[in-house]
Amino acid sequence: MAKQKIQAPKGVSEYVPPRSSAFEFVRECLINPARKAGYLPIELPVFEDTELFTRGVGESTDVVSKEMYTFEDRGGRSITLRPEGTAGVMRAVIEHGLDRGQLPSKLWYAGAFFRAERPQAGRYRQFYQVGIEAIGLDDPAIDAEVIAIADAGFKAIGLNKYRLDLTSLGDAHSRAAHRIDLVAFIAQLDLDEATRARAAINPLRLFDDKRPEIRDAMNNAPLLMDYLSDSSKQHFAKVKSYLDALGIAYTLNPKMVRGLDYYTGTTFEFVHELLGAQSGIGGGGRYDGLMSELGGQELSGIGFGLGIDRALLAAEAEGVITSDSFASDLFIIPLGDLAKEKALLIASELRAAGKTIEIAFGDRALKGAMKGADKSGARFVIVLGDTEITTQSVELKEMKTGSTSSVKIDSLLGAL
RNA sequence: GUGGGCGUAGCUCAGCUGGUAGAGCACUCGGUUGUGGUCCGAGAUGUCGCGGGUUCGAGCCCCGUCGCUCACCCCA
Repeated sequence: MAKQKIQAPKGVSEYVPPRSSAFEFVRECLINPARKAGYLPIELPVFEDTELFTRGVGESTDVVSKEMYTFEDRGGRSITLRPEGTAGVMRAVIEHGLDRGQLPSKLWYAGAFFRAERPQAGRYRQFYQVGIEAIGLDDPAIDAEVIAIADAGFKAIGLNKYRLDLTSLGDAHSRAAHRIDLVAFIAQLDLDEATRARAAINPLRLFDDKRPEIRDAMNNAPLLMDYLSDSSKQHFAKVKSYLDALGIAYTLNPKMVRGLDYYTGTTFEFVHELLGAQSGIGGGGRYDGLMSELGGQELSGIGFGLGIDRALLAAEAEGVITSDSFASDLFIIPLGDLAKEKALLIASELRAAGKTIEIAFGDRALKGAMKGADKSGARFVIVLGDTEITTQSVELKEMKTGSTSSVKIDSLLGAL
């Protein structure tokens, strides 16, 4: 073959047939519940002014401090490939005055995100997310609805083996008070230097440590949940009761840590059982200070980001995606030039009626064309030759059973 | 950024203590006239990741390099 083959950049996820169909299916499953809840699409650039993320996501987060693809454009501006979606949506909402009309502003997006990390199972440098944001309303009912939308997406895919972790991070005052006590608690632990450095950046991180000795040590650490203000507690209690009413099961996880600084109040994460180390298939929460931090009004919002790549991995691990759901309805095998013309015509009419039709072009032997039809997984096959054209009638063969029936070309649509 | 595993046909891999490469799947054609999935036959495909070294001789040994992969960190 050729000389030097050029490969895809390190750590990117690519989807080629046949798996790309499954990817598309998962993506649509995750978007649809948002559409049905009245969320509207928003298409944003994949690169933004770097400052959007340093300010919005938080300088101290790993995402900003070491995982961003940042470069200078030709005008000397610092540009960053978006590492997450919420900050960009807030920027656009402020810039286009979407916060001036009726609230909440409800938006969904789907697309690629970028993080310069070491790749791993379920972790890519370019990955895909579906996200929604509901801006300008702090009713606990919308918190529950946002969670229900995410859950409906995973259910639509057919996923079962996942759980929902739920907590409340409270307001700024609650967090400040808790942080003082937590830092004091950590100070009296016997920790190695690296761990201490991590704790200095974000003490909550220690709750997430995978080492058993650290987990044990953190068992007696003060929990943020115990520092919540009355209003935060009430809000959270309502979120839980709405979820109960919806029959959405959740696990209270007061030790949950989120990687982005802007989260406040209700915070959640969907975790799949069958995935490897990167088992979070989606997460989100409320963000009270983000809009104003980015120069907008003091509006609260809530949203989520769901990992399409990981949801697909989870679906494959559960074996819930069946490939025949992507197959064509009918496969037409034309014999001869006139038949090709006729096949084109029949196909375009049936396609206009919503059917998926493939035609075997290329003058292959009938046997080969039949094989092609078989491989494609198409439900039905017809052979179109001179006889069929003169009689206006075809043998409609159902591939799964092998049975055939005589059908007029005009009534093919009804027979499919 | 740190550690482990692995790089052989399109794919999954085999290749024993070094003797210049194989299987299965997939693909193409055929097993007489226009109907697939099974079976049988035939065929095509590799600078064994790349570079250097040891050796009469290396896919197998040594060094380097690149890539992939899993895990840590962190997260979707």
